[in-house]
Amino acid sequence: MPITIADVAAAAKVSKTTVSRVLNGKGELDRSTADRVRAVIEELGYVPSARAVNLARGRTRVVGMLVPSLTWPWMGEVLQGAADVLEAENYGMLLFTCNRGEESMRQFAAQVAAKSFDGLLVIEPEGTLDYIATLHSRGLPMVLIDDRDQQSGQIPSIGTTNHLGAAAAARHLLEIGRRQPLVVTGPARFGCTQQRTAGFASVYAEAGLPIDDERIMLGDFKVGCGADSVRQAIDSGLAFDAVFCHNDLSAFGAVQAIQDSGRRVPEDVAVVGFDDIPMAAHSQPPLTTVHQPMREMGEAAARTLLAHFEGAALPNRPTIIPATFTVRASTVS
Amino acid sequence: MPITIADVAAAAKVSKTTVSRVLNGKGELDRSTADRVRAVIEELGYVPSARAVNLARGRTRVVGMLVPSLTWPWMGEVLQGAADVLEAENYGMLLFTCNRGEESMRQFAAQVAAKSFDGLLVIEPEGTLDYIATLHSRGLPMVLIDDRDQQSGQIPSIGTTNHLGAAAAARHLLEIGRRQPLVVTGPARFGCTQQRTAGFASVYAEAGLPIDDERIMLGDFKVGCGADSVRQAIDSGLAFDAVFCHNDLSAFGAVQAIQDSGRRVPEDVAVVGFDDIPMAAHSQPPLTTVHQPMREMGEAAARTLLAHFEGAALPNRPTIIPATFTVRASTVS
DNA sequence: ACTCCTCGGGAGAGCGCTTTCTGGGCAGGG
DNA sequence: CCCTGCCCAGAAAGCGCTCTCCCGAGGAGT
Repeated sequence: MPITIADVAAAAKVSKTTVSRVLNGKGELDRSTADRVRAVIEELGYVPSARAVNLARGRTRVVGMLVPSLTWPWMGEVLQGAADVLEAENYGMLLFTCNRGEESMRQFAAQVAAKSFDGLLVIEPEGTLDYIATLHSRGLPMVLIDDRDQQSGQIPSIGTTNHLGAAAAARHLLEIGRRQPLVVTGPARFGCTQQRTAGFASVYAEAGLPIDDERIMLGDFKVGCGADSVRQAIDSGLAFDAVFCHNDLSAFGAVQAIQDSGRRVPEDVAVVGFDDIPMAAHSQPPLTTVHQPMREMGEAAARTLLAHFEGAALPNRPTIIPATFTVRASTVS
Repeated sequence: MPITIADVAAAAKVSKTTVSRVLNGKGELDRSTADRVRAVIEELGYVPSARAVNLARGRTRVVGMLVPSLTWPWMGEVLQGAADVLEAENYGMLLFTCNRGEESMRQFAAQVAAKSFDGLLVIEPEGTLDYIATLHSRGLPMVLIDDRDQQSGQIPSIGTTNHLGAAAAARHLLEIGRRQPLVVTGPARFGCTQQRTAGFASVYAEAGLPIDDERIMLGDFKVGCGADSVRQAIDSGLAFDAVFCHNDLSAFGAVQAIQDSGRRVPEDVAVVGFDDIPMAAHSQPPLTTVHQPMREMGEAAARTLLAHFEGAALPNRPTIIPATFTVRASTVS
């Protein structure tokens, strides 16, 4: 049988109360008593049962993390960022994915209701914003890691600069003399798609080179759409000397289709991605891309939530961590 | 205030015992009583507190997952595999990484001692095997996801076929007429490195083409080592028509260095990787590689652990899920 | 000498469940 | 008619902590 606080109390000839006080550093304790208790704890190798502490305190020192998928290229970075902060503060991370759709969300909801965790970090699975908002309004502390630049209303969130990031990409392409860019977007319903499209287009427009609608191809963030868009442009005889993709995966697809067509990257066509997933630096050629600070966003989200547990108010304006621009060989040789 | 079992009991005019029985389907209950209680539960939206249930039952319905890092390319797959199984069985996953070295492990140890979870899935962080073995011998149910083909003694584990996988790669290269392969290994201390080297070498040896030691270059599983090894071979005038890398990342590096030297992949040099990380299918050229079933390993590990909770014995022989071989354009055009 | 504090520490009531033990009806058997 | 058993269901004792009271002793103040 595992030893309990009562065993320690008995061995140290004090009450459970005193042991608890030593454990939590509360109340006035005689130096020698405290030392004696500590010695016994050490000797017995006593560790308070998390289960009992959770019940008694009404908190779990665990935060939930809800993500749509664990296999997205940048997900590991976000998780690592959040995990680092949580672990450093001695919090646990309970992971939930939504791989099984409705059923997943139902089970997640049950965990929420059962108060399995004190707060939530969430990368919103598509279509669950209403539900998430409901949880928030019911008082579940949460921070949204907003990868899609959605309007999340009053939910505290961490975002990045999609508009500025895309603008930086446009400026870079203009600087290297590319005047006929193609744009491969993400899904139209995402805020980030709109922001990136707008940011990119505005710079070209300001330069007196507005981008035709036919140069903006609707994508889906997958590899295939990048390749398809490029092929389609070629087939329709559209001339282009650059491709700006709304994420790195589609940029990889674009590079592939460009090279398949006998064109060179970057000499004939420069390619810029978005995200800066770990592979971007190692693709062939290495990909120039807008770096989204996923890890920092994970860290910031975790820190914000923990600060709230300490009494800080949750910010009602999104926290924005700027995206940066990374130049690699897919645009300059 | 959240509603408790007592509220339900009062509203249904029964005892807490009866409510508990309805909740857990234990004991003989009168149909009408049970229905009445269920109706009240529904009406009040009552969900038992996980914290209280955990304490009372002495179990948490949570399994810990310890991993060295969340940013490794194949980690997402393992996690997703494990998460899918756990969630389907209504278990939670508490995630631990070891990003902060000693300190991380200390905190992890505290969680173990505090019995924060019922069992553990672990991808062994290097150098912690002894500690993990200690936990196992102390009775913590666990399953090791053995990515390095280590000898884990009596710890139940899930592994794959490193020797056979590498042999398949060798056979493929022989079939396409490559007689002068280079091998870029993983760290020498890993079991998988030894297995992969042996499996690959044995096939070439059987074919009457034993591989010189100078053709086997020590790598470290990073992109750089693949490039370095290739450059080194070129500099030293070593002729080669194929490169077998012990993981995909180093294969990417190798491809890069080969192309930089003006050689073509696969025409001049065929490249084979190991792992089949998600990017392998999308690299330029797509990478022929040994597919490690990481997701299936994650699933199997979770299933094995859960089966043990249901009373099944943990297997004392490693469960092996075979690696498969995937041919792509880096070896055949 | 008496009251008032302060300080150290104990008793015990929760926290919200599960589970064992107990017991009241009621039908069937002797 | 009484005893056995079987169904149901309640009382209450945990599970292992935290935390609010409360108390006794010793020192300061008057």
